[in-house]
Amino acid sequence: MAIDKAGVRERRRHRGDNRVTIEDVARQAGVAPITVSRALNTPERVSARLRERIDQAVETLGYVPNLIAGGLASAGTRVIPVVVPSLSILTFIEVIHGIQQTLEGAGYQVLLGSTDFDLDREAALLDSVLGYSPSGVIMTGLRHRESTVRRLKAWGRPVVEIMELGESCIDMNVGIDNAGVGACMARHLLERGYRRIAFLGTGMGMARDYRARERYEGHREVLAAAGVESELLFQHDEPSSYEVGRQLFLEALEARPDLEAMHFANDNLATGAILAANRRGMRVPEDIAIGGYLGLSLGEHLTPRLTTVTVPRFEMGVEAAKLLLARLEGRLPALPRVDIGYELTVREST
Amino acid sequence: MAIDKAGVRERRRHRGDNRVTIEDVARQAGVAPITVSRALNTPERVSARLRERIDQAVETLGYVPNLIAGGLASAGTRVIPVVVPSLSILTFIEVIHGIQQTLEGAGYQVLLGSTDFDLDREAALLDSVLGYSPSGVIMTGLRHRESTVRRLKAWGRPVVEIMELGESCIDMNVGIDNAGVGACMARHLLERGYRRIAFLGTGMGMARDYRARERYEGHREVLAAAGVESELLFQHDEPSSYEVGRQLFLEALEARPDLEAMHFANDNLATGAILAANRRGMRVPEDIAIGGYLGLSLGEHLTPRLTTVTVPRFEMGVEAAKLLLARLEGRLPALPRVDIGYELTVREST
DNA sequence: GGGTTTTTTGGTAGCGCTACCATATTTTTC
DNA sequence: GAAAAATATGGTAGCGCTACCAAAAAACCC
Repeated sequence: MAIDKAGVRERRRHRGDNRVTIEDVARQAGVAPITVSRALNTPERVSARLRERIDQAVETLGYVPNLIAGGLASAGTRVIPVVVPSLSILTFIEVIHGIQQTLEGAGYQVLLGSTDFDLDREAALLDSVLGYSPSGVIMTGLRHRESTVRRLKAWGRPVVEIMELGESCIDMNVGIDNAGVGACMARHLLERGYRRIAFLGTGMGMARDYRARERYEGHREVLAAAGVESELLFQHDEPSSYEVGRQLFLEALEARPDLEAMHFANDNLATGAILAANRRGMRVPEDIAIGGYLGLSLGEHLTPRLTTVTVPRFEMGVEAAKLLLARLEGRLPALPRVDIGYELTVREST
Repeated sequence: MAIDKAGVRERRRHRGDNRVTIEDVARQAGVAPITVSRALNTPERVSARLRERIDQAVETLGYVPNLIAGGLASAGTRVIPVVVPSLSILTFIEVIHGIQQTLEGAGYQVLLGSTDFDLDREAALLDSVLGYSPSGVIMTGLRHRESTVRRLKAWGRPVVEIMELGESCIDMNVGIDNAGVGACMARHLLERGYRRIAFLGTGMGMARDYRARERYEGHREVLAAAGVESELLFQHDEPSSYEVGRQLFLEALEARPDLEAMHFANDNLATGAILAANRRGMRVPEDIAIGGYLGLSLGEHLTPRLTTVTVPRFEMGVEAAKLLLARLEGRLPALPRVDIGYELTVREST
């Protein structure tokens, strides 16, 4: 019997990985492995005496739990995949930062995925990350492949959709009202007395950043309601950048020298425009007014300082993570939909 | 016998998670589970006929492999933790982007961790992420707790240390020569004829971004060798930002009105300075020359355009990921140390 | 055609942990 | 102080997959 056991012991472990296991700790502490497991996961269910002895053994042996094994046994790995369209857009980074900080504090790890604005890639990526038995998932946007929605709904674990707001989310939703943002800036420009107002953006085809398009729709409706020319749209396909902002600015100026104001889809573009105006010696807002969206800190340092609609991006991430944690800890959040809001920041560029 | 088996079948699965397993696929295809495993992982070891039948079954059932189970069995989960000091510093984001893009293409997922420049947090975080049996790890910098180094060396899987360069890395190393960067800009400023040159940075205490300090050391040595006042250092403790750049600029101007050039620890600070100079109506470089480090695209759009030392950050990430993949695929990289290089980008601000 | 090599498939036994249930111990109750 | 309830610990059986070895089938060889 003993010999047999020793034989088994010898050929355990397919491979060299000689990590300290829960069994080693159990032996050291003179208890059963399951007791160690409990001491670690639900300490209140173990007597103080044993708990101490076990903690001691953990310390001595330098035991680090194998979360993979734990995950397999209990189906849940304290990993939260965060799926965003792009990692080269600062906005998403700031949101991820908020998520990461909040989750890491609670002992969860963020698994990063980017879809490049492609819903098929999103579906494939989701399949892949669900293979990690994550505890929950954070997705960008409310538009997904039908299969993606179906799979996540059937999955039965917390899902948060971020960035935009809508009535029919998969599970929970934290975001902002994009049309509202667009309308807000448009209204501001009208109030300032501007009438010939263009909207300038990037990637606004349905395939890519449709949230920018929603802002444009909001903008357009306000102008149309005011009886002002509302179809003035300049659009590039590349991702937003200072350079594209500069180009849009120059193109719009060329095409419509009579323009009074430019409403940019985001601060990156608007910044490129202001810097281009600076270089040409044009006066903002006297020659041309410029408004943005995001509230990047850079806006304050430009001359003139940029008028923008500020959204709390980091906080959006924090809020999404908090919702997820609440659900994971069994607390049913009263409001599974959080409007993170926005604020018109009026400065000198309009 | 059959009854016994059925009995077992009935109470399998502790919990409701009724995912399709490899066994379901095997049954559907009329083969053994291990054959399905092979068809998926090493297709060339399975006959074309079976492979097709299995692919068919996978398709039909919508099977998605449980990577956790696979990871437990084979000790390796196609996860690569990337540990960086901060997610609010654009540089790291760009590196992560390069890493993520490269790894995702090869079927690996990035697990994100940030240490807030704290080596103890780094050690704890490492313990935690090693619990996921990752296939490899990417760490920032060459300075770690001794225990961290020991653990990673004993671990035996690929480790890449990024951002800086040194003789004694844990396993592989991709980075740049920080002292060289600092020296490069200092030399440029001297060549331009400037003599009263200050270095301005943030978080340069040993505890935080010691890489900035290395750049300063490089700068200082060049000035000292040229017999020029070399101890001119202005320093803040908060993280770099446009705002801090502005403040450092104004402070330095106040403290030393005779300054001819400012060498900033990075482009964020330098940008804040140029924008501050713009606002005050100061001429750059006539009144004061300004140099940076990084090569952010914003630098091109400022007036004057920013002279800087450009480092290929995205490419650094790509290179780190490639090294890791090479090792994971069994190819021993000839050069486990890659100097990613830098380039002096001379524009009008100096 | 029998033997040898090579290729293809399958059986078994874990990977390290935790859910579930059973047993032992302590505390409470009347 | 015995019975009942509550608490503390342990045993067993997987979670779903793959490493390892064995067996079967196919290809090759003289």
